[in-house]
Amino acid sequence: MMNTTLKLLAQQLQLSISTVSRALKDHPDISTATKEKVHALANSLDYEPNAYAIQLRTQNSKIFGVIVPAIANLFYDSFIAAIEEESRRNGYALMILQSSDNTENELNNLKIFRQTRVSGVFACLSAHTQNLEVYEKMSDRDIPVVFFDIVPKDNKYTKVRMADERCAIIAAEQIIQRGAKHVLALFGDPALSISQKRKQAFQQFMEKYAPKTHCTYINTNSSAEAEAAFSKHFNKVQKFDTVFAMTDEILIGVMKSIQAHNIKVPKEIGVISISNGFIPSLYHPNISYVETSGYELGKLAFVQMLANIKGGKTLSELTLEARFVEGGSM
Amino acid sequence: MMNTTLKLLAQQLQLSISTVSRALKDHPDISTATKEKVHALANSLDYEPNAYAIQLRTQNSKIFGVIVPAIANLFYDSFIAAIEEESRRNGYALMILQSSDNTENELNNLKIFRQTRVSGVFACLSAHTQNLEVYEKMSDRDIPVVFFDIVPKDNKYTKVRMADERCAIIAAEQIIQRGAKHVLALFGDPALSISQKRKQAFQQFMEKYAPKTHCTYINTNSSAEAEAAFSKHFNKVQKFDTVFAMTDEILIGVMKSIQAHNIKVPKEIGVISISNGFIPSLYHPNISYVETSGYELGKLAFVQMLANIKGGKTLSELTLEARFVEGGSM
DNA sequence: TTCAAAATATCAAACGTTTGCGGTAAATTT
DNA sequence: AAATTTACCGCAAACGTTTGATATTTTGAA
Repeated sequence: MMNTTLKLLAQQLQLSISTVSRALKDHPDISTATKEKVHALANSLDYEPNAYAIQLRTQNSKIFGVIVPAIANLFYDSFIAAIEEESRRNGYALMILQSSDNTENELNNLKIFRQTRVSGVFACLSAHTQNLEVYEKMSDRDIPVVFFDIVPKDNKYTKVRMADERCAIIAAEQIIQRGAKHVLALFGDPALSISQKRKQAFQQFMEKYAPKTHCTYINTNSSAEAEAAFSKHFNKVQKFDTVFAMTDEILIGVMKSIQAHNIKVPKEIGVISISNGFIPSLYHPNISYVETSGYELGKLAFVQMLANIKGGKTLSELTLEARFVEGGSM
Repeated sequence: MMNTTLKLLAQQLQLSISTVSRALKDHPDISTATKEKVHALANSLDYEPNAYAIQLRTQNSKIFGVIVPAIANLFYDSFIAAIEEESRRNGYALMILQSSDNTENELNNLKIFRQTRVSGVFACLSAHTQNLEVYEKMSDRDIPVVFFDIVPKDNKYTKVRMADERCAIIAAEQIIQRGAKHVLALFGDPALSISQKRKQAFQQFMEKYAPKTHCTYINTNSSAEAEAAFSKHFNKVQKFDTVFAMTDEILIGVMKSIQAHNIKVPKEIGVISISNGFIPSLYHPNISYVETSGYELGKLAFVQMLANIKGGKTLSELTLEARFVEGGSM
């Protein structure tokens, strides 16, 4: 079946294309009578404006691009969900591409976005992306970029991220409050700035406010590693009374080991993590955690994007405050 | 900065637009010498073809639409991930919209897809969508639709889904093999056809092949309900020796209760579920499950889509075989 | 040298909109 | 009754491509 176009409507109504176009968008130049006629026919013929023609003419695609390392991820999928909601409310659609933490994919995705002339892109850097030239290219084309979660260091970019240091400090506070004597603190890939930040903040805080608390710091790259690390260290003479997991991934490993050894939480060991809340809610008792909400971050990022589109440049880094959520594991 | 266009290239090279266009796509009509010149300039000027102009001209958007109830979902996000991979490999981009299980949203999303003239849509019906008229509208516009997971009954549609009955039967087989005497079987929302199918298949199989096994069937709508149901029934005199959870959501509730009561798995109780495998891997021992892979389903759906686009109509229902994955909980 | 055939490059229309500008008829004012 | 305003509407160009038809040049054979 042919798609109905303005031309078709114009012919059938014996009107000009421009009149039909204006009638459809309620232009004051057009009489109410004509407007009604046009609308009626448009409805009965199921007229749907061609987004491509519009974009070609108006240079505005009303599409946002999103790059995430992985869609299938508890944090990113809630980020995406938030962006999607806001986009729809504002008449935008979303194009989502995943980088799989691979710089080459990231480049290709950006290219697609450029070709699609997206109105803006939300980007989470791949773990080891260093060269930000491609992103410059976007700016050259006046496509605003809002970085989220894993963001570049340079201040000329617009970024939103979790308050990583605060997260770690809040966790440390709770640990101190619990009166922990021996804590095992597990962090992620040491190459990632997020791991560095969290670890540094945590360590500094502990050393300053609880110098007598004994802390063991370990970096792990996966659930399995975390599980192994926990098992290994738990079997030592010196038992830990508290464990801190920097991410869900690590928490999962820790909890498997805890279940395997049938350790009682929180009696024998206190557990605290940084998370968006889903994984902690899987256990009994619920794990206490410092909340980092992908959903909230998405909302924040969207605000930044809109500001960027409307008011020109807004160069700044916004961080999302974290809060402690009591579970029952501390 | 201006976007470089064919016109610009043509001017600078003293060639016609058509020559430039053809040179860029390696058309045999153009001499190698010109081709090289054109490519060189295009590269140095960072030429990116305007996707909208192309679509307007060719009537082919190279974009697929995807409708899921929720992006933030263990099953759907892996489905999406699969589709995304395949799309990229085939030169398509993805537009993802969520219905939040709301028919109105679903309608709006479809509308966006129509206006964007997507090349095809992957759709998962909202829980209570009955009226499929909108999908007819897509067909009218020659936009192929591949339904997945929650699919319409009518045979005129192209659908891919899990082999729901088989999943339930495989679980039942394992339960029988374990020599279960008393099993608690928990299913989801009774209004959903997926719950009905699984329950019916499970029940029939058990009655036929293990008539002496005592089964209790319960429908629950959330993790919390499942947790409560399990706790309630477990406290009865007649303890269960095996529990079956139809979904991850239900499994989560069950496991919380199991942890709360400190019940030993698999010694005191056997646990089996239907899942994509992530949640079962969170516990120790890993929960045994019948695998329903969103990822695999995505791959399958994509094949169907491609067939649909290339070879015209392919009306059929494809189901994805399930397999049992041994965890340690049975 | 001549002519057809191949090779190479150009013309121009079309895809479906939007929008500045101009035009006509009716309504209002002098 | 003439002059001015107002209310409607149409013309045509432009957005950046693709592509069938056509024009021009080069090549090779007769």
